[in-house]
Amino acid sequence: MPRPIKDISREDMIGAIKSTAREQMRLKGTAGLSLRGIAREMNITAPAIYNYFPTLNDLITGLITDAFLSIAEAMRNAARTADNGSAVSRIYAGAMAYRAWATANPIQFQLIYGNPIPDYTAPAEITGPLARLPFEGLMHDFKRAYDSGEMKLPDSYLHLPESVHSSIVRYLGVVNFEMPEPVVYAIMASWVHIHGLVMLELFHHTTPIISDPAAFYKHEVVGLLTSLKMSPPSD
Amino acid sequence: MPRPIKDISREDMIGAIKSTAREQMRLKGTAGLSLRGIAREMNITAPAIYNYFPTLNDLITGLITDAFLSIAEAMRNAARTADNGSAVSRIYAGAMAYRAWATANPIQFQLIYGNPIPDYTAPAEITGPLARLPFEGLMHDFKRAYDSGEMKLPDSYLHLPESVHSSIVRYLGVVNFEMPEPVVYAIMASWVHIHGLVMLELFHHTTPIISDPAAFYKHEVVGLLTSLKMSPPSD
DNA sequence: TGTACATCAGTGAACGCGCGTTCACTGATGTAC
DNA sequence: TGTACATCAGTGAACGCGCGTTCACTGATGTAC
Repeated sequence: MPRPIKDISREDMIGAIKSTAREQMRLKGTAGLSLRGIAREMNITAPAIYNYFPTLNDLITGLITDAFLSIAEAMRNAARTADNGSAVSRIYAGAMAYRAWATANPIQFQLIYGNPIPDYTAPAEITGPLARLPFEGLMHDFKRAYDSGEMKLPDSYLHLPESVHSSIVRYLGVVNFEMPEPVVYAIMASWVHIHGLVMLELFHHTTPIISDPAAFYKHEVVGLLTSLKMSPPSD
Repeated sequence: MPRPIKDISREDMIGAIKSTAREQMRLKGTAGLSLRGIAREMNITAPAIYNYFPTLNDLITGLITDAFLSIAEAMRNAARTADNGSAVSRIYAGAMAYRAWATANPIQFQLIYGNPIPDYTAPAEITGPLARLPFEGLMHDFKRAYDSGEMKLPDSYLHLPESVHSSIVRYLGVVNFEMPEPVVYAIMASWVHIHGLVMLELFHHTTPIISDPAAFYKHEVVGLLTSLKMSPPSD
């Protein structure tokens, strides 16, 4: 069979391979990804993919990179277009965007926050910084909310265990950012909370008890802001 | 080669297969499990395993069953041997046992709460009730803590979204248990919180910022109890 | 105590399959003249 | 405008591998007599 007429650009081809890869993962799970499966779906032969990715591992790394960039961008966009420009409304919008992105892209969420794929090891120097993007996107807003007095920290955040406190100090040094350690702790505590919500929802552990995960999530996010004395937008 | 002398019982053999399976998953990820890999490790041939499990899927279902029973038992035992018999100390012990089990058995935690394994589908009638064991193990203690006045619910739990409230009512009907809906909500909210802590720790998303996840977890659990006006044991 | 025999866990070969990756090749495209 | 040619994305065959599962078999064990 002759080579089909080439009518799409190199970038589009890379995009098509990635998007077919995501579809394959959606159908068969993150660990079910295969070059031959992608090729089959695209009506090309498997070796053709080697013109765009050196190995399967590089493709996976590309998918992980895209996913981290995508969720970080979704949160940033949500914050930017939040009702009013206040730090609180930006934080609320970002938290809502976290779940929205996860439910819209469950397979990408599993890819970056779920079980590792057998025989794949992520290059830490690439995925490490990417993995901190969603977290670090919140740092400015939390700092603003705290500095402006919109946010107040509960007592327990002000008395952190020594080991926790000192590692936050170290982290702030590494990223060269100045803010009170308890505020960093507040971001982390908020993150683990909404992350648990999303994780249990994604794998259907909430629905047997609470059938409306969107309402549950929103109620929890509002409760979370309230516990930090922030008044969430009324919408 | 002749068949080796049989020196272990049928139950021990099943146990050995399962434990080798867990070891394989530990080395290669939950999705890296294979009958041939288990057989290789055990120095038997792959078909021999068919004397104990009809298919690979049944073995996986067995592993999932074991994991749910194990975490539920760990939480129950922790509650039973809690410092004093109070509902609060039982809840605290159960929450601490959740992370302790997860960090001691990370692969089993991934198996029941992480990405599904490609080409495996769990029989819902088996895993469904098992999956609710850890949750339902907490119901009596939360009810006791609430009834005794040891626990007080924050305002936001008392004003639940209609869809959330009604699904909790429905759930309580199904399991035939009587307790105020907000208390069920409190269990769920607490669960998602500690689940997020464990999940992010397990996949190394907390350590770049907070290097002592055990202290972080404990501080959060204490904070969680405090937010429900329960005084955690001082230990 | 000694012998015949049923049991059944485990073997080894085989099946059909899918995988990542390599390699020499082909042939449409676009360029140079 | 027409022709020769370099480029290079994609092909098809092949590699070595591992997989779940089936099948006829073997031979140690324990039992019946």
